[in-house]
Amino acid sequence: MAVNLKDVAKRAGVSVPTASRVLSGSDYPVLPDLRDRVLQAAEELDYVPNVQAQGLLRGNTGMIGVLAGDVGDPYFSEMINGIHDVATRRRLLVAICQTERDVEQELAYFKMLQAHRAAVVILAGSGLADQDYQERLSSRARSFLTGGGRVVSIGTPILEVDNVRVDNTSGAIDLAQHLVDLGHRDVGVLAGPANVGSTIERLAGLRQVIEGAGGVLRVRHGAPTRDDAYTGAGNLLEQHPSITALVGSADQMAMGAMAWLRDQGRVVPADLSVAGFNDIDVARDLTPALTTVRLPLRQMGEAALQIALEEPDAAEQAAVRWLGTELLVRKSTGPARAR
Amino acid sequence: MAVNLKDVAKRAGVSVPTASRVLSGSDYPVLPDLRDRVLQAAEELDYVPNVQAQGLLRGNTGMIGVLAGDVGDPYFSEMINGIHDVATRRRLLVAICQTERDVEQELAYFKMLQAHRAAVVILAGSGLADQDYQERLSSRARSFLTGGGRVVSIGTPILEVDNVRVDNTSGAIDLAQHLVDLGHRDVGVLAGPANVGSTIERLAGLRQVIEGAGGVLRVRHGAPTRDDAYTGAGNLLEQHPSITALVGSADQMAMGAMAWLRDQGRVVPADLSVAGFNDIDVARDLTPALTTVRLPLRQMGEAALQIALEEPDAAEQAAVRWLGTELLVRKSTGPARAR
DNA sequence: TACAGGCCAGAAAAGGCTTTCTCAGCCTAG
DNA sequence: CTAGGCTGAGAAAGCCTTTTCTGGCCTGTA
Repeated sequence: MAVNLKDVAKRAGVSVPTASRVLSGSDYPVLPDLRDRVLQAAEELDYVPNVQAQGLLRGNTGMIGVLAGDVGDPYFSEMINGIHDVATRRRLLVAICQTERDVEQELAYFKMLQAHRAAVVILAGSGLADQDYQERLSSRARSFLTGGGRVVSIGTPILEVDNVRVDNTSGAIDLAQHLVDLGHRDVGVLAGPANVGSTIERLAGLRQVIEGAGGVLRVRHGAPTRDDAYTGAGNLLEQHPSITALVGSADQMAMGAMAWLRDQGRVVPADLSVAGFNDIDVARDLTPALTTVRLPLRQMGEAALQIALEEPDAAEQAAVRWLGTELLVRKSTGPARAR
Repeated sequence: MAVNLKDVAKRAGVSVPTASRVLSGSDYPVLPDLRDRVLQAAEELDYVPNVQAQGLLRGNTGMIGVLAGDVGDPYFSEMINGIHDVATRRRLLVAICQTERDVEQELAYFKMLQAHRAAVVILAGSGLADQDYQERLSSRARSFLTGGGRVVSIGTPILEVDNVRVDNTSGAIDLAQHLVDLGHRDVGVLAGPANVGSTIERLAGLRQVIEGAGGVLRVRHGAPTRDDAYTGAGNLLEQHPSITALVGSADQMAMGAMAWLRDQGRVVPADLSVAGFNDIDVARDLTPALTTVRLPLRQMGEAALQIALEEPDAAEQAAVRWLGTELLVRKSTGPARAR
């Protein structure tokens, strides 16, 4: 059906190895005459090499695999954009797998990428703070590394795996300090699932400062989505009308909160302050523009792939690259209203 | 390095074919005794099958390839989400390629997917209205189809290729009629590149109605990004202060326009109306909420993959699935201010 | 008892490519 | 003029699986 190397060789009147040497960019010498004939034959027949066959020999196909929780979540999609930017520059194929933040799915997809003999797997996944999960993931990663692959995790550090990290806690501290400075002492948090690493770190940072200032933190866990936070904001404020500031553990949750407040006729930040995390693209275009802790999501993706493509550290030390956060004070936070 | 079938067979004390029959889900009979031993050996050794080798025999690896212009553009990313939803349900691997709206890159990536023996290629790409481009793409598609692959294009119809379409023109007509009804006769358009099919169709629809009502359409082509439209809105309004409504040929461009207007202290929709196309997720959360022509982007992605996974039409007729648009009137459009 | 026919394990082939390995032919140097 | 050394083409082996193909053993029947 498809044209193969044998067809090309036959048409060019040479042997298969000769054709291979010309077309695969080998440095084995081939006389210009034959070389031209091969090139021409390949062109005429529209020869497309079979990466499977090549991969069978090379051990991998150069494919990059990415494990992401939810492709629709800006947190992941902006990291994926970063990965793509690097990949596109190098003409690499990127396979994105959506784990739906499910442990079994994440492991199954990881195994699938391994079955496809991906060269690199980037774990942009959920990063659960769960012993059993960590162990299983770690053991799968080890198996993949043994097969000659490269693994980089973003966010959650995993044993023996290169890692791109961001200091969520210190970002949260900065944000909390900003709120405290504005007089907020009763802060509601619309948080993602309680077992996700980044959420835990952010809550810890917030709690430290708010409670340190004699305030209270009221946390409501839910799905990390705009719509869930919309509902959640209502619940939280009904239960605790004294809240003066709402923080989303991700920007889209802050957006949900703002939407709910708007629908209730409450004015941000005059009535309530709102802030988020991540600084997704649209945060600046909201009204009021969202105060948020910026994470360099794109760069995190870029860095992950770059690390993966570098020579592995000879010392067998897992590399860790820290990236910083930055508090962006915009228009959605203001002085706490007097109670 | 990696564990292969031979290792499993040896450990289980059986031949390679027997191990294969157990592990690959063949219906060839294997005695329960041996079957168990194979299963156990595979488990113990953490055997991960080699999809390359399988693909070499089967002809493809079941991978789905997607050609998208820009992964960061919500237009593409929401379609990709739809594709992922279907793919995740069926446990398929999805490789996303970013063509950067470049013809050569698109073709190169298409060829690469072909080299990887993808089972399906979805062209969510640029859809240029260019004779030469169409022919080259068509010929590559034909080559891929010959090799037993499936191709579906979204938006641009391509000869002999299944297609998911949306009636951009009628959507544009609806929007234009809405603007005309509000009294707008001088409409500025922040449009994407002039050679992109969807842009052409949208402009045609707008022009038909606006000019039909005795109005004028002032088009400014540029990059289909928020930032370019921000600049573009300034240019357009400086040159034509008489404009009473701005339309972005995609929502993010309308967002750019709104941002510029806000920065200039102009009020939407009192001073100027703004509208967009696509209805990306955040359109509803802008202030004012964006009037837009909704495209079922997710569904388009879903439909594309579903078509690709169905049995090909025996009649060799390229299937075409039309999806509808819907005008969503929100808060960003209002009566034209008197001049 | 003998033979046809199932059942199922294993040997062999195939799939497309790359990489030794072999060796023919030619050039150069002694 | 011959031996040794290059150059480079092609034969063969190998990568990992799956799918015939072969054939031994056993059952059932004549």
